[in-house]
Amino acid sequence: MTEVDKGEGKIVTKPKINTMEELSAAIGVSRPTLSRYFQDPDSVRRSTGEKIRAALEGVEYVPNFFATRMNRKMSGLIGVIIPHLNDLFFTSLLNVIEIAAQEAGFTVITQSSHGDPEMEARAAERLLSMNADGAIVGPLGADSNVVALGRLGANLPFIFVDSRLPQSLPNIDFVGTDNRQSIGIMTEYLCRKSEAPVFLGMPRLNSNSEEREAAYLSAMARLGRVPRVIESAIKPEGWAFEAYAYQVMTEQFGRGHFAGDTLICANDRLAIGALRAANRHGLFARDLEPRQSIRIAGHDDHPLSRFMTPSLTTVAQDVDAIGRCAVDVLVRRIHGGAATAEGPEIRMFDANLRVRESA
Amino acid sequence: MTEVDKGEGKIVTKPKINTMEELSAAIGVSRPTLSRYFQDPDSVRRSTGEKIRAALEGVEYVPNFFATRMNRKMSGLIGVIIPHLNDLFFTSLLNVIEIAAQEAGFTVITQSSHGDPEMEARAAERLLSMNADGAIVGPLGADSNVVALGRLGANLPFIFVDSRLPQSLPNIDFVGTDNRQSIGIMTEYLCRKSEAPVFLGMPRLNSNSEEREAAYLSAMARLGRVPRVIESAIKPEGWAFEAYAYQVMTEQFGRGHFAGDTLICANDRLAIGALRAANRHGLFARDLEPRQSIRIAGHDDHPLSRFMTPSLTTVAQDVDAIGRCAVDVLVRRIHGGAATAEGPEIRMFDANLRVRESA
DNA sequence: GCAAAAAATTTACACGCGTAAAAATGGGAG
DNA sequence: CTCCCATTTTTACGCGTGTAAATTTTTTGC
Repeated sequence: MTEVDKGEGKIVTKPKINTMEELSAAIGVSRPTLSRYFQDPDSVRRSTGEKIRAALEGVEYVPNFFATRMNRKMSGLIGVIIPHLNDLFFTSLLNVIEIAAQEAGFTVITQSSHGDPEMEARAAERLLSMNADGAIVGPLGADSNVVALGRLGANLPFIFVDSRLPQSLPNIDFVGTDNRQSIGIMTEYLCRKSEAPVFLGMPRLNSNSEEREAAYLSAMARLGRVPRVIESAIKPEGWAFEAYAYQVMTEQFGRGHFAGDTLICANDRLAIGALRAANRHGLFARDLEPRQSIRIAGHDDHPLSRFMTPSLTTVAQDVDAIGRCAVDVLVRRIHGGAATAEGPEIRMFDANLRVRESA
Repeated sequence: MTEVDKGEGKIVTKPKINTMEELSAAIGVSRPTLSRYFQDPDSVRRSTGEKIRAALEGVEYVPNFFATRMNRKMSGLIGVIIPHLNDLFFTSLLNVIEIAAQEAGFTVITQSSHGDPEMEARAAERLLSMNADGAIVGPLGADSNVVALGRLGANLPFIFVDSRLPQSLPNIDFVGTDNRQSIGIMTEYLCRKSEAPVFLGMPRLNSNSEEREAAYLSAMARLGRVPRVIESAIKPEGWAFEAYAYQVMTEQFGRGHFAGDTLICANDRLAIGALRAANRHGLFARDLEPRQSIRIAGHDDHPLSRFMTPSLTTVAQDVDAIGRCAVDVLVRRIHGGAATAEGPEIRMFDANLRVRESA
């Protein structure tokens, strides 16, 4: 029994019912009928449905999660594995995916890899053991446990989001941003405004890391500019992008580099770190001449990038479209089957330039 | 069968085994023994354990998640409900909780309320239907569905983190920050540096919101200063704290307020928005005299607060201690039972002042 | 090498619900 | 009111594993 004061002073006491069997006895409807009702209220006669609905109002009962999924052809579960929780890009994506999955009638099981390949592997195993109907994976990248992900793919439909593993698992569907386009428009924009932007990449190698650098190089070549990629001996600690970029750029500024230059960062978290370093070196001071100042651009449109000072010029990934499309593609795979004949489905979305103050 | 190229060119092919029954037949150990082995490898004889371990190496098998939890007295699951994913404070906390829970031998099921009371209620119901051994809830606050949370508490041990519902659910354990202490040291620090800090609160009312404002007021009284709480007609949209603070403060600055003043924000996300507004109004300009400049302080030590410009002065919640303690208290409740005789267990941790540039 | 203790096996039932097949019931058309 | 078809009920089995009791096997102490 649960007793709750509903505010009007009334005490609501609903008898607690534990199994469908009990419920069946309590409202005079057979258990199989109840079972069908809970899976689809419209699968029973109108009058029966009303009867059940009414009885349910005065009773406390939730079907057992495990028992319901155990013996069903489809568990109705979608697993989502993201590399890290402390990253607003991934949490934004997760948000969209959860909403979209729910609309599609699925329940999402979220797992964070915590930046650790072993945890990523364990997450994949767990999804298998839960009979998940499918999975959406944002992989760690080069560190990913290919064996575990391969095993995942062998047993259920799954797709990559954000980043993929083109060399080791080339046949997996992918939904993400077209890095050539996104870095392309940014590079073009920056070249229009100044000389030649310099590229600061992500320390950990994943496909985005490689692709964005390659996209930068090819865009620069197309524009007839001389590319330069920052190289540093500084080793990143985990996924602390801001701190990494801050250190690298502080080192660069200390050597007197970058007065009047433009920096394009592989993502906003790097840009935020770079922005901080530049501010500390007075490279955004108002009284600076353009040729002494710096320009910094990011990538992703991180939720806080508009609140930086200066506000961060970036390209916005279409997180909403990516999340919805990921669920869409996965659900189609779940229902349609593995049409691997014509290769993996690669869906890449364009990003939109967000010109703000920093570049 | 899963085939994976392990890089050395070898193809590893493990026979897939679906049930414990099959596994039992395959390695010549009885199923009950296997069952005990999987629950605790040390509960079987050494030699048997080795035999199983060895056999497991050459085989692909994971015990079914549902079947294992269905008929056990304890499911080994801990549910965590957080109000919102797009908040690095909560994701940091979640990180700590997941690690600590895993160390304690539990598996974490994460659910986000997405800022919506209905989803919070559904999350609570789901945890019940999963036979979770306990739950850690970061409630929405005033919007929380008290009935759903009450039902949760009636059926399993659960505790609040970060914020609680003292009026409607006063008997639930709580682990969080001592707002009187945290706001207290910040207020004292600010009063030492300047005149009287003004308070900007959180729009949505939860216990932190109220407590921090009250703590501010009492600290000011103790220090013999005149308190002032900013009031605005602006309505917040969901949990977009930065945007809310930005709007409110832009309005304030537009009226010519705050030159030379000090602002203390109820959390860092508000402070980030306020910082941005202040920067746009040139209130942090280097050439400003102190009496024309502004000081802004936050609360939480948000992961990005050190990267703001100016870097944000704040008080650091001891996220690590809170997360670990939350798991600790919950696990004790799970094992020990509901010792509600002496009332709820309230664990509040001190915060540490982080003096940076902004105040 | 023996008895006692420890561990493994066998056997059986349980968990809560999905699901299929056959039998019974109900409602609506005429 | 009768007949037919749609629903519901009955009945029964299955999912994959936990778990208990009784039995057999192995290990340990001496």
